Amino acid sequence: MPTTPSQYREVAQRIRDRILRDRVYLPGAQLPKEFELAAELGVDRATVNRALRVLAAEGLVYVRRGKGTFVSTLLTPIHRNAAARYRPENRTEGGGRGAFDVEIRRLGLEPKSELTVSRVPAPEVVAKVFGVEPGTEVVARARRMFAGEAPVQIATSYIPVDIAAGTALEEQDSGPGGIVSRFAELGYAQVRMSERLSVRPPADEEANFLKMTPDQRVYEVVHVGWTAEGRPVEVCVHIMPAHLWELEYDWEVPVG
Amino acid sequence: MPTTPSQYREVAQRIRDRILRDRVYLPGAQLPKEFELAAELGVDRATVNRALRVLAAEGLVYVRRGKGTFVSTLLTPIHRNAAARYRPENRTEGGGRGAFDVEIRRLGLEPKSELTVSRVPAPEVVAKVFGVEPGTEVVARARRMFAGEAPVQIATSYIPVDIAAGTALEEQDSGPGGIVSRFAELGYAQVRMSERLSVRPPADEEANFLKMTPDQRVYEVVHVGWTAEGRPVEVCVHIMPAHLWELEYDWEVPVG
DNA sequence: GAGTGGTCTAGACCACAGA
DNA sequence: CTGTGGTCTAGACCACTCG
Repeated sequence: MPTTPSQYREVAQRIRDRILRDRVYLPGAQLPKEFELAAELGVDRATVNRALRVLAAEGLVYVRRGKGTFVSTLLTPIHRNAAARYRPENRTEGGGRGAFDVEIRRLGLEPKSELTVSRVPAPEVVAKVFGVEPGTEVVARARRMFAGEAPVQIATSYIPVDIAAGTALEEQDSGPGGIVSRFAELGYAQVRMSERLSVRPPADEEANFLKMTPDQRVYEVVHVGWTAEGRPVEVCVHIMPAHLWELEYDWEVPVG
Repeated sequence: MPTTPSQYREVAQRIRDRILRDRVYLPGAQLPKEFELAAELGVDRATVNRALRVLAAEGLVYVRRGKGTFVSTLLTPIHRNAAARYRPENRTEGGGRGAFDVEIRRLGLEPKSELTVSRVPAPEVVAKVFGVEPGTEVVARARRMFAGEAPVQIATSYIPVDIAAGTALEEQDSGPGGIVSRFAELGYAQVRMSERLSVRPPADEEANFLKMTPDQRVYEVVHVGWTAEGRPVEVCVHIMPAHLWELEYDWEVPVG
């Protein structure tokens, strides 16, 4: 509740206006250096620096150390519809048209992702869902995802070894329909899903890969897929820069 | 990607540890003044101030101008299950046991809320959902919600005038089962719901009521209720401090 | 008025990018 | 080696709370 004046916010607002309203600085363009902005706006460089930190935290600009400050090119959020992305027609993952691909192409960008499959000790959250001791070995499918050249998400699926061992779930190429289809073929059809989401500052490693500042925030989405018997068979943890994504959920209301 | 040392982050981490791990500063307790922390940790007061800003942004501490800095008391997030909260058994709102009440009492806190009913020009988002001109008159039910003394949410429902005029939807007390039950009685049973959520810095007015700093973030959840005919009959915009809430969504997966 | 935090300036030094 | 941002310090002044 800053009743205090606050020049740095005024400076931030003026620069924000130049970007969004007056289009003085276009997406991708480099801003004047801090020293110049300071001189032009009649404040100290420290004040401009703080203002730019605010705009960077919002995702409006990004800073490349030693190079300069630039207007972000991804000004429209990426839309993710949780229920829709798991419907069969959106899951033709093997053919290169998975839900993520659709989400990114909708913005006219080129999706890209890198997958690493391995066995790891179950993280705490995952162990809790599976009902095993933390540290129990599970299969991990870690995906690092990009829109164009920009990293936009880390998604790591965890699967109990007794389900995945020796199956397509441990392969690099999960085949047509994505891994949800493989689960079904193995007798673990997922009939119910849940997602629990929170927002927090990025961990160092996350900030590093996602090119985020400590002032920005990530969504942490813990997705769980359940079989008809009520067994959780897949936990997927999604980490997404909060300023880049808009999330949607749809559901039917039970009669009553 | 701060490969730069950064004393202020180290200071923040040391204070964070004292709160979470070593329990030197307990929930509700006042921290030493910035000047003292600075002397003790061997840094300038500006550095301590910046470190505390980081912790305040996370919601771990809060600052009362002129008084001091205190450890937050709400260290466990409030859990909100979107689908569950609209199920009939959780909607006995009139009796003082609505979904929000349950969410807060689960943490051992006392829920409280203030309602203001009025007619207002439709905000842009709302107008778009209803398919009317922005500025068209709609009924607004604005709720400001508290957990104990702490403000935790602003929720404003918008309803087309042709539906709400002269009905219980314009009354202060919406009666048993909450307004969703009233919609059903009026022939507008909501059979499908959607929520679109994003994260952003609080607007000044929001920060003011929710007692937030500009470095914190809010969820903006746009909830829409649809009838079987596909008409959107209610838009509810929820504003929640992101560090206070954890959101959950459950859904069934169509067979295939 | 005393106590506490919020912000601003001025100057200095460091880290990283690129020629 | 130069240019750009990131951070730290020291000192000053302002705003809000409470006695």
